[in-house]
Amino acid sequence: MPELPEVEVIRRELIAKIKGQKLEKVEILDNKFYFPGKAVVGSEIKNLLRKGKYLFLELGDWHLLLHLGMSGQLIFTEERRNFPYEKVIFYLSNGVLTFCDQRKFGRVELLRRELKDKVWQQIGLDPFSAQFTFERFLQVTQGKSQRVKDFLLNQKRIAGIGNIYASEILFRSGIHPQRKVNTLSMAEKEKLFTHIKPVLEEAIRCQGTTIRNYARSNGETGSFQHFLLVYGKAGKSCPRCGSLIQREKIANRSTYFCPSCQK
DNA sequence: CATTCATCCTGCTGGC
DNA sequence: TGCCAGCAGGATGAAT
Repeated sequence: MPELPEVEVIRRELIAKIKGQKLEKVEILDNKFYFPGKAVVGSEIKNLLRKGKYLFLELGDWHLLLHLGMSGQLIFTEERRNFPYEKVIFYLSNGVLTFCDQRKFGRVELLRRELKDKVWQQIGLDPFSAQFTFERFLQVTQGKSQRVKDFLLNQKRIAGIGNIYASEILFRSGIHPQRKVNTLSMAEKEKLFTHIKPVLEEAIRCQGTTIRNYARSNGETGSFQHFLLVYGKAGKSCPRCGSLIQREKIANRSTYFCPSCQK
């Protein structure tokens, strides 16, 4: 569910609340999310970092990896409150951080610094990092025979794009999702590259896209769903040319595109 | 190696 | 109204 923009909104909101706070207690309500919480009780929260869709809560030598999967939420409240599908409760000196996850595809793992560095390195290029240049983009696309939609969803190459923003980025780039990466012209690659960051930035300005489960750290929704051009719009007319938007399963995920604007 | 596909889980919606 | 197939913002590991 949450893609880069949603995770980044949560990170920005949370960092203001929890940086410098002490982790006083951890309560694990579902063993699927078990981690040795005692090891980090008493630690100070040094930072909250993001790469792609992954969050890393820095606690001295330990890092807590947080991934929201399809339905994960991180809600900060001043007092302990009950939410549906809560899995892990973090009690901080100034409040409570509740991790909820209806579908249980999320992850909470405690990693030693070295392991965190290794995991971090295995995550692909983050579009908001300084390394995300056209040159590096060309390198990761080099020789790839997979469909461009699959390429965008693969977190080992570029990290953070999920099913909604993949469709939105490809529409804005005028590229058909079935196109193989190695058939894209230089001009098309440039177009694709130049649309990735602006779409994600626009979504962040809207505090993310709420279709179903996504909630900000205060429980409120995002608003980018009102500005989607193709995602979820099968049968509606293309905002650019008026043709009907099509839905097709690509890589087992619903993909939306305009058959006449995207070649 | 690269690529495709089922699978993990729970709940909701739409068609019959 | 009831049932059931299909769908949902992700990622992985097995099979090919």
